[in-house]
Amino acid sequence: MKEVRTRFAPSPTGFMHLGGVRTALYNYLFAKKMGGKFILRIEDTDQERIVPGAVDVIYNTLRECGLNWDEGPDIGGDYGPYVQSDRKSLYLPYAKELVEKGAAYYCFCTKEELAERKAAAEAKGEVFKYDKHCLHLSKEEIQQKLDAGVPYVIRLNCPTEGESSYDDEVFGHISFPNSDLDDMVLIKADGMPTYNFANVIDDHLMGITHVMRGMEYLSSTPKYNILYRAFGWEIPTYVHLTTVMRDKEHKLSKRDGDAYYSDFIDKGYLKDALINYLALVGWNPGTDQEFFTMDELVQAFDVKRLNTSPGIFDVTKLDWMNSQYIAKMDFEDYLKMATPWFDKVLAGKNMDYRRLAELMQSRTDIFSRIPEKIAFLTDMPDYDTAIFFNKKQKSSEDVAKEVLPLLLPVLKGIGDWTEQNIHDAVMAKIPEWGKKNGAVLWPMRIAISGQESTPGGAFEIAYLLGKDETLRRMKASLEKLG
RNA sequence: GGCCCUGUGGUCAAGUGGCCUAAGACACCGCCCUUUCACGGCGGUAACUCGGGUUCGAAUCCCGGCAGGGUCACCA
Repeated sequence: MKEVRTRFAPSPTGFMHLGGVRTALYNYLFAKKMGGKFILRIEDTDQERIVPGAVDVIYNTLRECGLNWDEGPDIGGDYGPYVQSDRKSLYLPYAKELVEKGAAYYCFCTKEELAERKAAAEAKGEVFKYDKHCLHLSKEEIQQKLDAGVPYVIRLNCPTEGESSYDDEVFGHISFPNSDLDDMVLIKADGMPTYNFANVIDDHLMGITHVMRGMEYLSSTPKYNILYRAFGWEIPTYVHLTTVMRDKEHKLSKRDGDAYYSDFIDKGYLKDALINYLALVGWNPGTDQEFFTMDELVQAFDVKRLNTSPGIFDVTKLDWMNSQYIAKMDFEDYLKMATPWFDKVLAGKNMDYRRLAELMQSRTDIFSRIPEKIAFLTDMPDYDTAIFFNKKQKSSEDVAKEVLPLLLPVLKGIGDWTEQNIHDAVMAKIPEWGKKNGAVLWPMRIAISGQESTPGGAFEIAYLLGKDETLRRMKASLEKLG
């Protein structure tokens, strides 16, 4: 059997869209699963949209995610070059070959003329399709214009009757009326090929066996097939992927800051969690397993289990998955990653980051939410004393007023301010006071944190705050209670 | 608008004519654990878009409506 070769062919726009990462992931998984090759090709045929540094974004993202390519611009391969602008001279001869065969033709219509005709068609409520105007030029006329240096494009001569169909691995049999086919441009006036053309030429030249790409290409695929057939080339297997949506009617978008890989990394998502989750948007293993390493993904991946209905990128579920990954992280790694986020509110403070990290690891879903969770350690929130009330803990404002003054001297008397010592000192007194643990610890924690819920209990918080701050807050809360 | 694709709980989804009085996960709710929260454990609410067929039997097949998405560039 022929070696499977897949490709990821992004255009360098400066960012990696999550949908693109997923496309790359599936291409990678499938190639690896089949023992084949995963190729990276840069599609930069649109000279007007070149963004400096954009190619590096692609390299970095893919590598960071572990989607290592077997052939590509930077590492080479037997089918290079892997950047379309470096292949520029390659395409025109193929287009001319098509012209020779009568499958394509020169077109001298200017953009302005086309725009006019298009406007006219739209004014009549019709859909504009190129009218094959230049198809009927005589050989002499064409040569004359060519010699005179009139700018031209080369168009594909599409059939206008009958229908085209093909089989897609995920969508099954798809057919289109040929009357809908537009004579697409193959070579642009600047001599560059269009994406549509370069894509087909390169996929063939690079021996791509499986084309996995977004389903937005579903309806242009018949035109690609016309090209393959005109050349007498073997048509690759098509695997069209559903769109990744933000919700039922919107795609992930740049404007909402939810579209790019880097957005998520900046927000404090773990790349492994992101990849794991992304793999599951539009694909499932057919089992209940939902946590996968890259190797497991390779093992489990199956094109047959790709979904036909669009998947919604559920950030809530991603958050959960991310929190699971964080919980399982090596503690030292967590500490290292959490530190900059701790710094955002605690920089300059004398705080036990290790202890804080221990408390926070199971409470972190995404790193960017750390500051809001620990802000109270820096600034005592202005709270409502009503939160001293807690039925189950047998606490109330009155209880707080009674217990806090009792606690003060006990805490004051602790020499070495360790969590253990605070714990022992307070716990020893509670029975003497005839109170339930909750009736003492709830008021204490509220008094020093000003929050109903905190990452850690009264002892942990007191320890983190330090003796002076703890006592200061206790007194302030007592005053607040009046 | 033409054409193409899609339509199971709030979300992801299993399901390929009888095993479906429809699995699992997230979210939500309740209980347990616990000095709060979180983690963890247990349990619960909640779905086959609608209408016609085909069939002994339909979430599963067919047709139509409705809804959503995609596409109709010298962008990729």
